[in-house]
Amino acid sequence: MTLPERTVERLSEYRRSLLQCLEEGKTHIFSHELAELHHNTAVQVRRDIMFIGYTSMQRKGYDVRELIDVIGGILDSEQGLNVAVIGIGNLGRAVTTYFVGKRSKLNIIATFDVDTTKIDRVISGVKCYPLGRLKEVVASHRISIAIVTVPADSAAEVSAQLVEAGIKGILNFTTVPLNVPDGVYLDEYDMITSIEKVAYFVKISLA
Amino acid sequence: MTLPERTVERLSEYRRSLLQCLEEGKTHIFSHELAELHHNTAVQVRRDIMFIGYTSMQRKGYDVRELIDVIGGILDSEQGLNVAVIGIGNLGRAVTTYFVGKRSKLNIIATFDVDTTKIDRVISGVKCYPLGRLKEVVASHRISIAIVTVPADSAAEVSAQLVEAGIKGILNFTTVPLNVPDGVYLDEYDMITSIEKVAYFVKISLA
DNA sequence: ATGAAACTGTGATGAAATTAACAATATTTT
DNA sequence: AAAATATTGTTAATTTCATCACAGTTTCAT
Repeated sequence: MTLPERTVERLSEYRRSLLQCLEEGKTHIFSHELAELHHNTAVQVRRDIMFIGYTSMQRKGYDVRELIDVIGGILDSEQGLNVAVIGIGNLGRAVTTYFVGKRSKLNIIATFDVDTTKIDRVISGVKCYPLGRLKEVVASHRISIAIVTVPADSAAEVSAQLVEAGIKGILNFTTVPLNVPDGVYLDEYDMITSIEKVAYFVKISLA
Repeated sequence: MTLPERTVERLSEYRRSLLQCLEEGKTHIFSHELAELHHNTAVQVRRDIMFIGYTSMQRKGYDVRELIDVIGGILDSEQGLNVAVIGIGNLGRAVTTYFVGKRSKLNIIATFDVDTTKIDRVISGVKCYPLGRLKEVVASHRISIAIVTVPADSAAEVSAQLVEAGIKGILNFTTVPLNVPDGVYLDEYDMITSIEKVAYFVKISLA
């Protein structure tokens, strides 16, 4: 039972809102409330939740804590997964810092860089290793996911090394598309594209 | 004639590959080459290009330079659009730096922050203003797009100020969804969601 | 020249995702 | 306790997006 990508994304987003609700002491939430928070429709929310087989107290809305747990059961791995950030420039630091405190089944275990002045420094509580030790550290720490925030011109090479090291999932933040073999999941995000998209829609709205 | 979002995204991506081709002296490119670079199919590429009404030299592939120009005609505004980055933490600096050198119709004109130690500093050639001067600077520099990279807890307030200042498009990188009135285009990107998605697909691939 | 090969452009088809519509159920009001 | 109201769960319809299939060109080989 493998969920559609978009549903996975929305579930992740719902969960963060739900955690927020929990902090605020809100114990139940209606589909239309969740929808409004996420710029989508109540039907969409209900369908997503139906997908994961959770059903609410009729007419009281969804139990926040229960729903968080059910989403966790879908998204999270039992034992958690270990993550590495490759490339500790501004973006790499931003990603690493974002994660700190977000209690989660995903643990950023290590960062890597080529810049020798960064080696052994600790960024947001995570130690920085030299890229040369990638394979060894990935193996010894059972790291299965890599976030790539290196400069564009070293992206391809780093990607090959990651695959070689046995990484199973890559999130690529560089501006060049990568190539990975089957069996390695790849997601790419490109800020420039996002900004150009915003610009396009602004352009046509002004026209 | 307003293009589908996905097509807009792909066009932006194609363009960057095409610019790369140009640098390498490649003057023509086949649909299947472009497809392979972007993990999609030749048909998809041809349809996207059909959408924008460009047609190639039969059997020689697309003329790289021409295609770049046609995509530019679709995506870019004649006069260019001005962009501000709000929040100069690691992520804000990363975004700003990414843009430098990318010759483009989008100009990052200003950055803003509350931290007084950052005010008047120049980051990647762009000056940092105090948030208090937002409205004034947006007006005087005709800034129409904002990239929001502030901490989650100030996101909502900043968003309101941006709308108030007359911003027409917002790219939100914070972990909280924003709310903007009709007429303001909003795109949100959430790293945590991306990573959780990668983790989900890694999880099920290992199961 | 004639036939084979390599691409593009696009109508038709299919799949995926979203939205509409509504029955079922619980709560509140009168 | 009946009627009105609010909400979910789900089937069906619709819309959006991606793929198939193939005709039409141009180039290349013979």
